[in-house]
Amino acid sequence: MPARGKGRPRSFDRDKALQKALEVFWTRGYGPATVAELCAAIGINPPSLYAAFGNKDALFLEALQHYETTYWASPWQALADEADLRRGMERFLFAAAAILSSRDVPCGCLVVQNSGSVSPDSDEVRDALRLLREASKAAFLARLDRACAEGDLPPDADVEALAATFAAVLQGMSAQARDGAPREDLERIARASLAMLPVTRAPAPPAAAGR
Amino acid sequence: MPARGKGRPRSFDRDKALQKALEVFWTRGYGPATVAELCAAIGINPPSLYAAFGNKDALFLEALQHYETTYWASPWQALADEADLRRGMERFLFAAAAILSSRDVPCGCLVVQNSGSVSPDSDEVRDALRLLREASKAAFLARLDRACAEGDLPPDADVEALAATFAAVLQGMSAQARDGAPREDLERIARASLAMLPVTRAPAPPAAAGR
DNA sequence: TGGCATTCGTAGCAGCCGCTACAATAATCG
DNA sequence: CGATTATTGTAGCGGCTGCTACGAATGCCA
Repeated sequence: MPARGKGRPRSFDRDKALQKALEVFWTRGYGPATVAELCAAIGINPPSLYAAFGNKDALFLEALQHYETTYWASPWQALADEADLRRGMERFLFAAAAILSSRDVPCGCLVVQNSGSVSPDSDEVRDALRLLREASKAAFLARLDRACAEGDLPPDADVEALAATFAAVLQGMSAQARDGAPREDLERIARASLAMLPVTRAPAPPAAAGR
Repeated sequence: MPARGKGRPRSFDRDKALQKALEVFWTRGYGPATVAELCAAIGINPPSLYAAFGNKDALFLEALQHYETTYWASPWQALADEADLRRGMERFLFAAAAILSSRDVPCGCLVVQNSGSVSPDSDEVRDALRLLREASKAAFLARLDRACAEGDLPPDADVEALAATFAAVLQGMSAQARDGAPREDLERIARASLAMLPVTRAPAPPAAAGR
């Protein structure tokens, strides 16, 4: 695989092109985005796009992976690394609120928002999106399971239900961000949802419960 | 407006046609659904469809209204009528779980699922969907406000945040239903989310606060 | 019975879709 | 220098999109 091949060199930066394509898919949606729009945004012609990325589906899948690693890998990692469950969840959800409502970038989540925009017969793209959505639930579940084992949650907590619910909250935050909700609103959703976490029976700080 | 006009009578039932169109939009999504598909499902030709409904947008908007009144009007009304907040919320969310995961009907919510499938330049359809989504949040807010006044919630509860969060949970339930989550999973989400509601401070069983 | 009003099926419009054939261009190789 | 190899822009393919012109069919009303 020669880094510098023999033929005529490519006249555009493939990574920047991928970034541009991501922006188009993000703002317009997978379905509504057209190859012509993608080409215009990148500044190339259709044959160059197809030579570099294959076809529209493959380009979207590559943009999708770029999206995940660029925007979400770090928050998920931080959730896994944080020792305290509640602090970790709060930080993750606040980071999500920032991403979903950023003004530097289209609002809402590429993965959540395109669940409806992709025609039910293009299996590959649909499956890729579904798998990413299920991965979110699995990541929450893993973290909650650990919290259960470490005493951050009571041992009988329904961690699967909690994981599914936080995944639902995340999806809802994406939808409301797309509808124009500002970052503060998303943060209030994040904070409110944290109240779902059941408290561990206190080891017994001598019963002075009064506020 | 004569119920029995003068010209040749219509050869199909307009209401049944609307129901069929709703099913197509529901399963395929607004964007991916084509006029040809709609015609095939109804059993008519394009000119009949355009004569009866106007165009694709108008047909969708009418199907949307039919959807809301048929499936959601009653649960929302029940939420408003139920005296006890928690019982009302639980019943509403369980009803939602049943609708969203029903096997008689496509999974997921027409309003939530089509947020991404409609091209950003067809303003009318997009606005109609957004307004319905915001109406959900407003309905939750109204019910929570009332609960606050009636003592079902503490007076300092952040009802706006709670309303937005329940709306988010509902949107997430729709997404997960579309991804194949069974009714039981959605019900566990519903139950888990109810834990967000803050408990009212007990009216004062003389200060024996220690649990 | 003969208008008249409305809907019907056939057939096809212009326009956009994803995608590609083709020849010219620009680089590395011997 | 050719020869080779890859990318470029032009131009356009077949197919599907939402939508409609048209004349035949079918009902009410006078």
